[in-house]
Amino acid sequence: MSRSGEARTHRATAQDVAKLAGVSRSAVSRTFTPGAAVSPATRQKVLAASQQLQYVPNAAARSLMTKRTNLIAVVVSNQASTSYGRLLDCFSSRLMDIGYNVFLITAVENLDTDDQLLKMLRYPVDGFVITAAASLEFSRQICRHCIALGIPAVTLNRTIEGAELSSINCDHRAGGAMAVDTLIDGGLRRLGLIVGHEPTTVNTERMNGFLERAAERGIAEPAVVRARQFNFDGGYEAAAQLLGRHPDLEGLFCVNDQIAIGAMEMARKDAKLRVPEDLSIVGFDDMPAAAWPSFDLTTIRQPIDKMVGETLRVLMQTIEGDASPASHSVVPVEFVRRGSSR
Amino acid sequence: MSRSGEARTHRATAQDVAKLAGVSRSAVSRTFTPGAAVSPATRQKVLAASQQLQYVPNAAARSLMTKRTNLIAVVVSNQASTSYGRLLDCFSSRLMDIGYNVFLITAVENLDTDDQLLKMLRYPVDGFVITAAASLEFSRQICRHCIALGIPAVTLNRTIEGAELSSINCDHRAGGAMAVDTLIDGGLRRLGLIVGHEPTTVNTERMNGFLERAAERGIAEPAVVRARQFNFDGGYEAAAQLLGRHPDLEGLFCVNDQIAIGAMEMARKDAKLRVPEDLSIVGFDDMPAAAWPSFDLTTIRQPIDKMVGETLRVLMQTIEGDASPASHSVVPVEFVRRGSSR
DNA sequence: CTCCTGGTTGCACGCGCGTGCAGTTGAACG
DNA sequence: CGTTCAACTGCACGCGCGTGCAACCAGGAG
Repeated sequence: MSRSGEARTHRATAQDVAKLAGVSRSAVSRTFTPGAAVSPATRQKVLAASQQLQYVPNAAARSLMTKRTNLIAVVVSNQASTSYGRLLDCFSSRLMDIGYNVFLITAVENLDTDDQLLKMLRYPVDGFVITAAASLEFSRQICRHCIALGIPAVTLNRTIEGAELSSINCDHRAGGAMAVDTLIDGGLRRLGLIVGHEPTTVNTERMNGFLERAAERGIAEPAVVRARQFNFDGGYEAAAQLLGRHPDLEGLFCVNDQIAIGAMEMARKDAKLRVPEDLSIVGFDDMPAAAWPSFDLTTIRQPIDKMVGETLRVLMQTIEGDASPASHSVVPVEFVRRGSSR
Repeated sequence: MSRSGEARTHRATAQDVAKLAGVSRSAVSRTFTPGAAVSPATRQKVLAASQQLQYVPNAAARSLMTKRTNLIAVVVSNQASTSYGRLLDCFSSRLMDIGYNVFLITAVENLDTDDQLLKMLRYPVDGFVITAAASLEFSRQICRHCIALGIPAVTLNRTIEGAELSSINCDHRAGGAMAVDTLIDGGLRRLGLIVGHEPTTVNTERMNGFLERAAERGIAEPAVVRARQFNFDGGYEAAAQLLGRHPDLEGLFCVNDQIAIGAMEMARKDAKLRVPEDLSIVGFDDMPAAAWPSFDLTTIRQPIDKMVGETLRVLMQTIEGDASPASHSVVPVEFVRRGSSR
């Protein structure tokens, strides 16, 4: 029991352990370096002393020599709208499995200068994962930073034009096409679309996939509304607007499930429409709530696990010094038929 | 444009900047140390050279001298069940505002040995925030680690018995009491309760708050069921069990909103009950979906922002070397009346 | 016994940085 | 002009660690 008021407990160093174990500091270092040459005898002495002193190697100091921090920066959004919890979860558990730690960066609303960004990025990391949850401008700033400093970086569900970074996307276009197909196959012709307001990869690709297939199949001009927010409220508002202008709408595609559920609530509660009898709704992502009985939302499943796996595969490859040019992976999506569409 | 295939870009050091600027390395260091003595002239030279070389101070190296990493470890769960997204969001943005970075630790299912834990914790951090989202055993391990090494740590919505760590909780007991009050005030007598299966602070305190007040007000024995999971599915299953055994149930309190919504869906879709006419339901947390029209869930709001603020206040105080004994804060909760209860 | 070999060990250096201390400079003052 | 002092600068050291290198040791072959 240390007396209160004293300076904080001194964290044991390799030096301390060496002294207690009666060996050199190198021996301690080698004991904690896999593959280094230490005799079983000294190793045991070191381990015993380490345990007694509660010794934990200082990864920050180590990184000075090894040039590797085993830290991966994961960039996500500060708008709790999107369900990035699942995503982070996947990244974190998989990274910890392979010996990495997660340095979390949440997008800040308005980052005035690059200086502020640089202050946040003083910590050396081995690589960046930049997810679509972050705001567009913020993503760009981070990308610039990575490229300028030559730090391996990969973007997920976002392709930054002009930046030679590898990207991983789910097949947004195919998903949009699936959505329009199921609506048209259900005999519907008057279609609508709710999309986010930012020109992000997710928004534009899913929309274009929908519009192009619609055109191919002879649907002239689906009604398009941009939601002010990428969440339930945004969907609710946008649906009100859309249904106000097109009361005869038959089928609706929303670029994500949150928007879709917002739109469904609006359609049912306010517009007094039955889903799917009066209006079919299709979402995108397959978030947990999509399967809840009240919504039973037909949607396009984004295989988070696979996408995270692929992202880390590409990132690790880049970290391992592979100088191959940026790659652009596309992960297939899966159509999930439920009761919200005919 | 660096040629591809070359070794990775060498990250500029203070030495490089010093040479280019024609000053000593100390001058560079002082330029990036607020409050240090540097003349405006040299500062300008240093800043110019830094910009040209894309220099960013290495926080890991700095931490060796300063004994401060400006890193806070935030421990959350790997079960995406609970809505810890919002929580992380708050922590992250607030920490970044005050110059800290987030080191994310997600609870792993079965951590065999402490060695594995130690491997994850080699990175020196200034403090720990241990949230209730993590599994009980994992929390305990982390707490032991913090105490053994004298690292400042604070728990959120979880009080670890026997560990002299400060804790922050919302007022679970008061919330439970509010729930039972609104049910009884609505004229209901046959009450039920769905609680999680783990003996965590959240589960036991919310339950006890409910049961004690129920006893005070003359409700003999509310029916209690433990959900196998702390989420929608858990609530759904538990409600089936509960309503099977007590078809005449009038009021139901669930220890969180996800369980409550699961139970509501079960009651409506399968048991064909009307909410709130046949069954009143009250949740806890006030997650976004609670306000969606389909659920319109009466609940107890947990003020996330305030709790996070208080958590960081206490943690920072601990970090600043305040040797005062562990404190235990309780943040008030707020009753949110909606349509799921009479 | 000598020599050689393979396995260990310790020394010493440096990773990138902060900071105490002595030295230098310039300006203001007498 | 000489003196004083404050502002500034550079030197040198060390933070905790990995690692090349030379020294060392034990053991087997000759």
